[in-house]
Amino acid sequence: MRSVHPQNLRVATRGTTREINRRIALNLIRTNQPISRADLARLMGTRRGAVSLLVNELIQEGAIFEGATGEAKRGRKPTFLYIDSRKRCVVAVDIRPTRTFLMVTDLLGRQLASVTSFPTEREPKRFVADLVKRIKAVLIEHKDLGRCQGVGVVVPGMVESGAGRVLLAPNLGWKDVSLRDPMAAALGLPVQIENSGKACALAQLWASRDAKAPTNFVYITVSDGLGVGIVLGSELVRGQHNIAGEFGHIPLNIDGPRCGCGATGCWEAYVSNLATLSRYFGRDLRERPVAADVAALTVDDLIARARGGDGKAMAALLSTARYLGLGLGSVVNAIDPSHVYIGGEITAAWDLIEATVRSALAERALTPPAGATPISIVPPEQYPRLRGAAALVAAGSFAERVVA
Amino acid sequence: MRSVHPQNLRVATRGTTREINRRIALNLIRTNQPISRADLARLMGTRRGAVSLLVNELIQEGAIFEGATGEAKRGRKPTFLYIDSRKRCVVAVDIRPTRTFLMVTDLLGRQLASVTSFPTEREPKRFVADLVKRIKAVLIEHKDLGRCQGVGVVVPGMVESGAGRVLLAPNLGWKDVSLRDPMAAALGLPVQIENSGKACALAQLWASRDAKAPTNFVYITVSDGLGVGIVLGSELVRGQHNIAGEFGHIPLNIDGPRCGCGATGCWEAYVSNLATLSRYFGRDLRERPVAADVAALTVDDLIARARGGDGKAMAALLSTARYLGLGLGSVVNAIDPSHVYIGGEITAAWDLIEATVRSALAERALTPPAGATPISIVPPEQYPRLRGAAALVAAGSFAERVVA
DNA sequence: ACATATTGTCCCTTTCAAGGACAAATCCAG
DNA sequence: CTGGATTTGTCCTTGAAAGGGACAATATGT
Repeated sequence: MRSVHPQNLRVATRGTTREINRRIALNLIRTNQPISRADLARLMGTRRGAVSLLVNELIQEGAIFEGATGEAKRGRKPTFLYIDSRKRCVVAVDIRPTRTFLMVTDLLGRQLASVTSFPTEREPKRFVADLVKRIKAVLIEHKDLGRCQGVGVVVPGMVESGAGRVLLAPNLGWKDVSLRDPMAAALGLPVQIENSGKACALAQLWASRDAKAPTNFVYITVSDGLGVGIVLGSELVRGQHNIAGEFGHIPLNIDGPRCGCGATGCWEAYVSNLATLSRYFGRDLRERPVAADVAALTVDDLIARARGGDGKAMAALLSTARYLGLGLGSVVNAIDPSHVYIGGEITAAWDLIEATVRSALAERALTPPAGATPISIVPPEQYPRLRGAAALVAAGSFAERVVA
Repeated sequence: MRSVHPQNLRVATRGTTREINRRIALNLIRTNQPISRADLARLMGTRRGAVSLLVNELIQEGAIFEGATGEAKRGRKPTFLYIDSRKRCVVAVDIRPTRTFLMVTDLLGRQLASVTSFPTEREPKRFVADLVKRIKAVLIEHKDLGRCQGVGVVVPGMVESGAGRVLLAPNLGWKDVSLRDPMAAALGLPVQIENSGKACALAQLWASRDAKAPTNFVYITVSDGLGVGIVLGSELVRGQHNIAGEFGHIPLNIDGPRCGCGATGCWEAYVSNLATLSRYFGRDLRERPVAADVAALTVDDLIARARGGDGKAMAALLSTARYLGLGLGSVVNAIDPSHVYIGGEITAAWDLIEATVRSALAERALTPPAGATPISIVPPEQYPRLRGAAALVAAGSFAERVVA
């Protein structure tokens, strides 16, 4: 018999055309809703007839629904189409070293109820039990929001995508922790776990309601750690072991300070919240003991002090800004994205640090245009990490697959 | 009027299915030739009838041709199909700081004539005139190899893909040099210019005759500079300004030595051939004057001396190996490829340096599997850079496009 | 009231894969 | 040497889905 090795090759079958166009239609409705069949046809550059067939199929499945009739300057009024996110919700979880945050969203990641939080239990087994209990409570409390479609969890660390295990989360002190399966079993719901940088990038990709949004970008979260999500061609780069994007641990200086990951001089060790605060206090806060008042100071407090005229606070922020820019240079040189998004506490001080970040970036970028790569801030009020967690669940329903 | 912003969205039309399958068929013929229609159908998991239509279309266009009839254990003998590379050739050019290399290949990048070389003229205008003259001479000399389909040129620097200009090639001393258009005009042939790392990655992608070849990998060329080509999902990552992959200029130590790019402590400054030789001589060879016998020593010579028992040569190589591994750690953490290819003079010493490279990589890789990412050497005898240059021309004819 | 514009549906055509029938070519067993 | 088995390549029919246009329904402006 001949060796038939089918590779990853997906030959186009009779249904392929339809499949492609259904995905395109669904995603256009998602990003442009409310939208009429006729507008959708214009957007797709195809016939209204063809679109009607696709749309009716999607309605049949319950993916979308017909809503109000819209207004038109003249002619028959259009019937608007919407993604059907009624009576369905998602629970988003953001695990961080000290506190864990929880939010209920609709299928599109829009916040449906206020964010709650509780202290993070560091012992994995107890943590899972605690989290499950709280998710159940939230779902009972918000029964009106409809059936829960799934739980999305973001973690400050590396996640094995197959088994949903946390491979390594230095800031949590977790190594090889099984999260997804115990949670899914206890909740009876699908659970998705992902690294925070990747999840935020996914949410950003999803948030793009307009078609001119970047399809090649990098999302950087600066918090207790530093996470990076890379999106190329509207697709999240995962890599062989789902750890692509770990720019947080490429060095600024291999002879630099030790990092939680075990290596030395990692970018993260220069720009994490703890690094910024350590700089302010003039000592390494990872070394115990730390006085209570020192341990209690957050980056938000530091920014407030800087704004209040505290020169040392300002200096600490600008120092972090410089390192942030230098590291950004590496990201820009390596990936050459069309846009960079930055999230995290420090973005609250963006007006104070932007110039420093940009000049440091320009210092290391290889060409002036690369140095001028646009940077956008995602403010903490938008809960980017929780939106990322929600996107993990939602993504499944809309994921575009690449063909050929 | 409604805002119609067509994005990059490619709606599947009636012809899309065919287009996808034609591409798949052509690429399967390329990677599996010689192959019969029936085998192709089995490989594609489709009917022989459908394949026949595709194949006949491809024959009509002259992309492939029917060759000898093959052998079969029983039944009717198959007629083999081949990529039509007869009577067509490609000129591949590898520009390097001291010499420029030239090779004639067929459409599949297979060497058709011996490699020639000549000193690189550093003044761009004179260089182009010289190169064009030599290409013309080669084409006249090898008239028997058929019509030239195009010229592929690899450059140790950044290339602007739209206009085919060299944005910056520190090692050549070129900045904003227009290469493609003057060459194309003078030769009357299509000319493709690309960065060496990207071209080598492309060639590697192409070389994969078997279906199990990696589709997510990184190609690293270590020579006068350090170039990196990233391939994700069988597609070369170019980035917004076609400078993605410039890992050569991410820092090992921002307080390190100045690099040709203007920044400090770049990986390239630690592992380029010049860096290795500088280490051997204990002085920075970029600083003039350099004695003739010192300037004449190549990395190949250095390797020979190391093998001959020269401890200083060995130490210089191992030092480079260590830095190579440390930088590889950054690449692996950032991209998480399933495979790494390394090309360049230093690969001739791979048996001497592999252990050092691997241990340095493991030191910085975030997880043991990432640290154990398989590494393959592409030996200089295969002329990876020239194969890359040839691939630039060939790629146009076979390029798979991503749909949806 | 009538021309014009817009939306959504319906029907016919065209493209191409799915599926099967079939002739040609070849080997093997008797 | 002949008939059965097997494989290849071609041909024809069927079915899915886009292309294209006609048309009724609906709304606006003169």
